Amino acid sequence: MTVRVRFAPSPTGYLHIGATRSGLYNYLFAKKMGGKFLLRIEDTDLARSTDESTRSILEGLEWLGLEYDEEIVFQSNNAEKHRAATHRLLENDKAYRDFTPKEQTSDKNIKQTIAERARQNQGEKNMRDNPYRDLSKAESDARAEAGEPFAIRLKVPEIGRTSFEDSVYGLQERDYKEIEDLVLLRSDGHPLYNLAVVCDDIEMRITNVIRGQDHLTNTHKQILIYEALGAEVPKFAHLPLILAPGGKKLSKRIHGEIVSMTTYRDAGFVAAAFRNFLALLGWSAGEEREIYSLDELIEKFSLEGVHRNPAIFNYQENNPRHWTDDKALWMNAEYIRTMPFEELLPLVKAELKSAKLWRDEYEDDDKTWFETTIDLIRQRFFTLKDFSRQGRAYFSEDFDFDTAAIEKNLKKFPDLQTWLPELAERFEPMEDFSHDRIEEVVKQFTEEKNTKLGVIMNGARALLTGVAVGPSMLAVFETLGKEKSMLRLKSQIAWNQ
RNA sequence: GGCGCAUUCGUCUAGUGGUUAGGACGUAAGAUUCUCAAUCUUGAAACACGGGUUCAAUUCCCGUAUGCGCUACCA
Repeated sequence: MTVRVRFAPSPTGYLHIGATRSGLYNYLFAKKMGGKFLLRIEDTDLARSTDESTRSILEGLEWLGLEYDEEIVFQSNNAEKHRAATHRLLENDKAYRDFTPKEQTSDKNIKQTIAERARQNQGEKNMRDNPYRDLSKAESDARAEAGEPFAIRLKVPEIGRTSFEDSVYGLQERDYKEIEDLVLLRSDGHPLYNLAVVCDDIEMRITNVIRGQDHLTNTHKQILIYEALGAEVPKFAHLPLILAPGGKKLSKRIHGEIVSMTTYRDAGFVAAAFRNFLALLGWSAGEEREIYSLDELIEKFSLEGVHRNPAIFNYQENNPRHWTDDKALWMNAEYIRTMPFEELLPLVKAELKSAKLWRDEYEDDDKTWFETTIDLIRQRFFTLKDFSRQGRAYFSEDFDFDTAAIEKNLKKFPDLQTWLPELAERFEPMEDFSHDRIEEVVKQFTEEKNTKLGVIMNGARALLTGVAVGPSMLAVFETLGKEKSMLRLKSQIAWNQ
């Protein structure tokens, strides 16, 4: 049988990194097994679902290269089928109408309310004590006919247990007496989550359900629905959650943009790097290795390699250098400096374009210069943004000077204010402005001034690139060329800041 | 409260009934006589706790603690 899996996010807000990782694992598993990766948008919570969120989910998947097979399924389109399934269960006495008036609950403190109610029950509650559970069919029909509102609940059997073998967590069992007669259809006819999920998974012929661990206990209820419906139960695999530092839940309200996929795309992450990082957060191939291409991930992936303990997404608030997980940052830098050049170029081009630094000559007359320069500066960049920020001086005359760099490398040596323009004059007559020739000139100049090479080089770096770190200055002079080098060495702009 | 799941360096993780408990990120120190967040070298850093079982437990069992999840006419 062909493996069919699905990624089923709710479009309530942006695409969360935890959800994204579930999507990734579903994708890897599908490809590994030669199966299909389907997408279902669970938009049954009309109040919270937005089209914008659906778009961000699609964009996120596209960015990561997780292409889905077949048409997207929108769960809200299937409500009629969910209702039909419920009424079938009602006919077969697998469900019953509950005429208990609906309780008004505010979303606000719902968790506490539930916990409080449970505490009062002391866990002794009989889950089968609903007075309408054994109402005669005649009376139930009559009351419904009379227009009395009702919810429809699953009639969980009195004795027995559900049991399934989770591909990650192993054997799971639960006694029926611990499972309430869950509501399938609200009194307003709205199908509820557990019902909708099961119906859709049956209809989509899902063979493996791979999702977050927060659904591990829901699975028992869903199995009951599968059985009541007489459908085959798929194989389940639950994934450990991704938590915030301190082991708390990673949520938008508390942790903000850090949990959103768009943050990483917009911050200049290379999709392949982030995908690689995400794959390793909760799974390992059991080898001492960090970098995997998408094909390699597919080849190595297995549900057995998924961990059971939650992973912490480690970052430091208010620390720009560690604004997100260090390993993600490192991996991005690693990709930028080692990925195939022809794969990097389009990404750099897009970044320069959005920063209005792109010129078409970079693909034409200045192609060689452009590629040499990118290769030179990518060695110490962390994100694609660095090409337009730290690297701005390579593409524009309009760049800023870093204050610390100016203080430390320029103003600390006042002589440089006359020396550097003087050095520019030494460049003037040079016919061959290449690495070795420049070195000769600069070295001789340094000796004449009886100073250290570092003073000249660091000062020149601050003036030519605006920052204190970067490639070897000889390479910078060469790549910027004689004219620009001279111009910037003579410029007094930085001195006047 | 009940039920469930988990627990190896700060973080991601490898691993085993007898190991100097391995790697990566981060971090510290040194090198690179032009910088550095690059590169190279070196270092510090972990089996949650308490009982068992065993010649031997980080590894198996039980308990405790801690964290997380579920316990909705939310998803």
